[in-house]
Amino acid sequence: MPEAPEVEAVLRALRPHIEGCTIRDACIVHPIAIKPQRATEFVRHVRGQTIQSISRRGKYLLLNLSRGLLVLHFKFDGQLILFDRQPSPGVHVDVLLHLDKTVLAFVDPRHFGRILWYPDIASARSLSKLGLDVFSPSFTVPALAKILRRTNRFIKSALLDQSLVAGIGNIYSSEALWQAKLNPRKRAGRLKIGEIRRLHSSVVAVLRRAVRCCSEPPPDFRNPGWWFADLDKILRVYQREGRPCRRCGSAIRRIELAGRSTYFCPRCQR
DNA sequence: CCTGCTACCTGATGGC
DNA sequence: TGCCATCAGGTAGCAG
Repeated sequence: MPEAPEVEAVLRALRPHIEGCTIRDACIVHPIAIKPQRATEFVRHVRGQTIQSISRRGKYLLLNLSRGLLVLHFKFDGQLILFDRQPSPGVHVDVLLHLDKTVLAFVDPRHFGRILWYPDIASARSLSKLGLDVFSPSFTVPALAKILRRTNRFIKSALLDQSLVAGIGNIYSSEALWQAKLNPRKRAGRLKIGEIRRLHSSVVAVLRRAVRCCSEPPPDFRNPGWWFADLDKILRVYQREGRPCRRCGSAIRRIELAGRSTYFCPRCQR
């Protein structure tokens, strides 16, 4: 559940299940998920702690504990599942948090995701490097203009840089640029104010629509096979190489930018 | 400091 | 069917 809208949808749906619960015990099935931390330390730190609140920063999910916090990142495929007692067989569990009446499982067969404990938020280095959150009220046109002015990279690369703006990933960067009619290879620092205005409202609109799509139906943590349904229905360019642009009919192109697939319409994105 | 490249992992998919 | 190459919604760390 990679980008900010997916994490936001998870946060909203998960909150009633776990807020106020106490972590009775933790079980590290695959230590790689807490790397470079150590299982014994991890368990010692989280055992007995109450999950006071759940929050989000960029693509990170935060479980704020009575002492310290857990910082989760799902990378490509990481997932949360709730079980009544023990995980059902066949589910690739990395870490189990035994709560009062349920078991919260961090699941990631590819082992890219992480769940890390920190004594306080300032100790979480990855969080301190994050730029302005896309869902923050401070994410305004002037704020975006100021951020983009400092770099001359391709606008697509700048949007993906979490230290500039936090929460946009590979799908929604392509989507927002298509919506804003901006070529992904435009230089961030050379965008005109009108282009930045278009980009800003496109980012906001695309992400808001994504949150709605990811929340309806909400993630079903009780079903180990849950994933965001019908996401492709809201996508306008992503993974549409060769198919007609939904605005002008030209063939959508796929290029590599910053090592990532980038989709755009060569005719209406200038 | 800034930027681009690669490693990190496993599973799904498609061509031959 | 089997085998191999390619691709995947991300980030840290390192080299230039």
